[in-house]
Amino acid sequence: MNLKELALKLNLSPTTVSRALNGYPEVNAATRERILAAAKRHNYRPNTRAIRLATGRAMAVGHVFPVATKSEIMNPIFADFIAGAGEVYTTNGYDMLLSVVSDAAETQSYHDLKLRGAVDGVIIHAVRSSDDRIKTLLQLGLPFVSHGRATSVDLPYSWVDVNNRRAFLRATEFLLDLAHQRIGLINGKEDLDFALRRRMGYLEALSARAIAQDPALMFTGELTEHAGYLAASTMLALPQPPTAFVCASMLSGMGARRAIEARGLVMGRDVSVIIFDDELSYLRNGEDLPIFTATRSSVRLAGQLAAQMLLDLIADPASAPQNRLLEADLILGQSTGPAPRT
Amino acid sequence: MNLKELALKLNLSPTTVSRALNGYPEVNAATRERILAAAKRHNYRPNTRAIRLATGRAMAVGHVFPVATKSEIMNPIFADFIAGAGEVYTTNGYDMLLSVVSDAAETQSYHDLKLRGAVDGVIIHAVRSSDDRIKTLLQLGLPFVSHGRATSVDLPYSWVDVNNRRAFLRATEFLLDLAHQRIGLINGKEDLDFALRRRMGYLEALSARAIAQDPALMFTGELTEHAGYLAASTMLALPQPPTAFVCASMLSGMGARRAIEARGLVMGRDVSVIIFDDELSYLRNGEDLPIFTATRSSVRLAGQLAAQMLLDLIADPASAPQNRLLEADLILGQSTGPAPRT
DNA sequence: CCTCTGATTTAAACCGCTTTGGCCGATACC
DNA sequence: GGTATCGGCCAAAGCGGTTTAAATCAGAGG
Repeated sequence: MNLKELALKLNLSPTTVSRALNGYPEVNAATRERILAAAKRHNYRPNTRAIRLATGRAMAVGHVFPVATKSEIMNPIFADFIAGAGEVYTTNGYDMLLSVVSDAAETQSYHDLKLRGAVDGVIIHAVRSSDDRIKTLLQLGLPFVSHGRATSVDLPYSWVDVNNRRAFLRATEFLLDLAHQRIGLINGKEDLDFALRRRMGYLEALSARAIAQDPALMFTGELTEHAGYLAASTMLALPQPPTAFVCASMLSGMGARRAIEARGLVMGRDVSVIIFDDELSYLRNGEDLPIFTATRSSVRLAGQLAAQMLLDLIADPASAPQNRLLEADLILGQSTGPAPRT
Repeated sequence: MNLKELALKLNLSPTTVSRALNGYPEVNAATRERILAAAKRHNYRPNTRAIRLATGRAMAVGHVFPVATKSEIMNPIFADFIAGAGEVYTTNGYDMLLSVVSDAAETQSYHDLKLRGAVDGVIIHAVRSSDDRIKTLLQLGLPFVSHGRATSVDLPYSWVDVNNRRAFLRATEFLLDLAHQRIGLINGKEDLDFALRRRMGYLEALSARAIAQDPALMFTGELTEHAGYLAASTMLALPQPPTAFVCASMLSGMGARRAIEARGLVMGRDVSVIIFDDELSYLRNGEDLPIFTATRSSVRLAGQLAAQMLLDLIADPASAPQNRLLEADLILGQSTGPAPRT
């Protein structure tokens, strides 16, 4: 059942039927009723492909996920971010297009999406401190929102980000207030911007208390349980081991906990741990009471905000870039306590 | 730059240019060369929207992810499955459309995708034992591949699945061979088909050795660390605690491990653990040596296979349903050992 | 030299919708 | 009564490709 057939059945022109369905005013109320009823009765849905060609809009948003050819690690926050963004798209009648491309082909893939007219805008993920995607997209004139900022990119663009620096600043300060002096940092890969900012926050807190930074207490790598375990184990084996850890993810924190317990120590008593909690649906930080003390910010919410921001941008491409900096809550769990007395 | 403009520049008709670019034979070789060169030079990409309307094919595949309104849990295997499937789509020039819908609206969303002509086929996830989506899709005539089978649905359809029953059968047998007598099952939600089959395998192994099943040793719930921890803790607190666990996921296994260690026991010595390892990229079972003894099957591979199967099905909708049953490897890690002597 | 054939190329229809511009009849206004 | 206005509806022209049917051209054959 297409528009023409429906119009024929109603003894009306396709024009009028189209107008009625799209809510244009120049249709008689009675006629509109009749059309709406018929459309429902015949279960009519306008053909998406035709709408897109006719309107010139794709009614779709792209998410390009680079898959690092070497690491092959899919971003674990992916699913929840997508869930958040997807809700917004669905509500607004947009489709979500996912491209999985090798990171070498990523720039090319934006060109393609734009030239093919497959999407009206994109969201970029896993932003690096110096990310050339931003320049590429600006030049391309393809509306986009970045999940995360790029520190070394000084161009106007829209982003949604968490205040990673302040989150780790506060986390570290909190530990310092508990009299911890040696605090280990278990961070993500620091070419990624969020990780860089977290380290800045950590260092800022230390230097505010005139505590020298110790490279042996700073780890950067994948945000996996295994990496967290290794990093924490190594640090705990130091002559002067840390009495606390700041971990960049739930998984790192779980690894740290395992390392702590493997040494016969008790988390929260002998060694404190604070994690960054993205509130991933399948990795909850406890059900009722939080297990880990954590800086918490919902990645799903970030997805919703980014999606909405992008749709606004698409609706009015000339509008000024929007920004949204989310603050992470510091929530108290059972993984932190005063530094043990020596 | 569109087809007409390109044709104008070449002093050719759009028809010829279109033919040349699409590899039709009735174009002079020299002309074709000229066209291809010009297309490359002008960076021409045919407009996806127009192609779709003209050919009647969407050149897109849909993945509908139901988000349970209550649990809100995104499937953790999501990201890796998508990564696998996405590679195949990209290679074949297909787009991947993701719909995130509340599970109540899921059936409706398939209707929509079909009626709107937005996709040529779909892949369904998180299959329930009695899943009405299969019937719906068959009636709709929308090609689909199911990731997982539906036990109580007796209709012909295409699927990719792991031999969950045999995986758990083998895992349980392995533990029985190590003289474990009381083996706890930490399973996923058993309305999901894969979980049901895993329990069948577990029970089959027990009954083959004439070991009575004990409801107190069977847990079913979310595949989270927390749930795994609770389940294992509860079982370990029994008067006759299990000496081994079979866990349905890496996360459950990690929870079990925590429960074991919380009681001052050692995994692999006092209590054995086998997990099902989906080889999720961000949840590796160890880097070099596996931590957990595991039944292993790559969810990413499943994604690739399912995607390829769907594309085949779309290319020839009349073809018979295809099936692919993957066997999980049983790999030896450090989490299992002989049952402790009492 | 004319016709036929096969190789190339083209004109035009079409995919299903939106949208511009126009038409028609009725009401308002002078 | 004549005309400007307006509500309501329609014809037709796109949107940018693909595809069918037909035209053109060159060489072969008679």
